Amino acid sequence: MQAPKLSIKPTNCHDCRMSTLCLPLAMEYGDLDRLDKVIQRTKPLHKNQSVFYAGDAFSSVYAIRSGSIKAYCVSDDGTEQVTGFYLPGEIFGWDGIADDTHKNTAVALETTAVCEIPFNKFEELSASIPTLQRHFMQLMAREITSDQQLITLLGKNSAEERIASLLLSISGRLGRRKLSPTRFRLPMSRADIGNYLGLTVETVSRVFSRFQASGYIKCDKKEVEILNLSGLSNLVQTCAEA
Amino acid sequence: MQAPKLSIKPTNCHDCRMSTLCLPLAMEYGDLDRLDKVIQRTKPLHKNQSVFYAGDAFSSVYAIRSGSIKAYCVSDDGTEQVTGFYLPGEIFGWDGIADDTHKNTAVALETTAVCEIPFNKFEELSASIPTLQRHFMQLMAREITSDQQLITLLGKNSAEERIASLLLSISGRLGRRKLSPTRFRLPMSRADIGNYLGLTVETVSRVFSRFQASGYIKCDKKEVEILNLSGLSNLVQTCAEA
DNA sequence: CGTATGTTTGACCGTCGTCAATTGTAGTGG
DNA sequence: CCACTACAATTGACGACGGTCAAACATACG
Repeated sequence: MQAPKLSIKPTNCHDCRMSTLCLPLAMEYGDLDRLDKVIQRTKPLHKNQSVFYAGDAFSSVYAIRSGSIKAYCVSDDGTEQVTGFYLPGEIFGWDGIADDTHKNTAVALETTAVCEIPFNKFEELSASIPTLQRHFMQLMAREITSDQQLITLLGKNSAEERIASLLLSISGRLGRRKLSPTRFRLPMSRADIGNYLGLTVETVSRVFSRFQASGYIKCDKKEVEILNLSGLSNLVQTCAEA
Repeated sequence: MQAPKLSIKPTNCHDCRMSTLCLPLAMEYGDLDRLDKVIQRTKPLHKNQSVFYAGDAFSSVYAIRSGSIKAYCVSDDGTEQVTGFYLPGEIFGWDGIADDTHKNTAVALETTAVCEIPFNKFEELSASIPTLQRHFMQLMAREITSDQQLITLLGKNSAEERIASLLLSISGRLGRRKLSPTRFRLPMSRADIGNYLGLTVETVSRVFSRFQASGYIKCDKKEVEILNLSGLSNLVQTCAEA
């Protein structure tokens, strides 16, 4: 576990290495300063701590600086549904905008640092920074298209295709952050994966074993190494690549 | 509460009976006039005509005045995935915002009238009408939460639960438009339903037959009458009620 | 009227869920 | 250091739900 460096000069949007991802690229520096005043950096969450709960009033969206987040909602009968995993540089919390109430609970899968983006201040700001509004809508739209890809996956694809797809998704998202796309640690449990993909733990485990036997991956618990990326890709049919 | 009648004969946002749904409720009349200048009403589409195709440049979102729309995307290997059905008063086309390119094709399931809302003009306008921006984000967020409900449905629920859920969804959406929630005509084919819900045509057909045998519904082809609404509801577990 | 398409129903079978047992891992305290 | 517990992960056996294949029928459209 890496110790949080609280005493050093607090990070801001200027030197956040993710700013190009979670902020409009075209924004001028003057605007960035204004935005920086709005963003709140909270102290790191540790594993199993929640950012917000389903039913909470919506006030902010959140960007991940490090770590990972699981979003899930709970139905009347108490069963959970994992709706997404979020990795560094990604933004979550949109689900609360519809009626100012979060539909999901967001929980840290490991020690995780997030930036809080208060939504009312953002709204004021975006009136004077036109690109900001468009950018946020694009981020929301990205959530929509990724949800729709998941819908396709759940509706049409086999267990192997779903898991291959998840591995490739994580691989691609890490790669975009300049992290290794072939060696990484899955932050979520097999149960979370199964829940997310509409499969049972047993099936997830079996597919991992089969993938390993086929030489697609090598894995020890949560540590994964992708040995045959193109092989995995061939297993998957996506609706449209992200 | 009546707006002054303008001499223009074509329908406009003032006397559109759906304006409370697709436009901000809090908007003052002066603003509504400005918005009305932006909205474009196109001539009705007939069945199988497309509003836009996957790959088209994104320029507008669309509100349905009458009729119904099916949105779907096509994967590399040519298989379709239906991503949504849209009924009167609902808005579609958000999928293009992410990168200015539509991911879906939108096609009329029957004779359908839509309003086109050019997005760049909307963006200008929303800078001066603050509620408009919030409202649009809420509509997008609603798309997100409804997609996530579908994800739950596909991941966890049986064929019967999925179809019951779809029937209830349509029923509820029609009810909100002051249309009969118990007697309606399904605008889409069994194949579309199956595609949307991740089932085969045969399964869809069998479930309809079973529902009819159990007295939940009465249906003749696409005409459906819900006889036991609470019975259907008991079959379904939703993540969070809409 | 003929062809294409949509719908229904039946028979069979494969994938994945269920149930169960075993092993491995993490955390706690003696 | 080793029990001891709790939980995560793996593997096997079996069965059900829903997909596949096939055929019959209804409906729409040129």
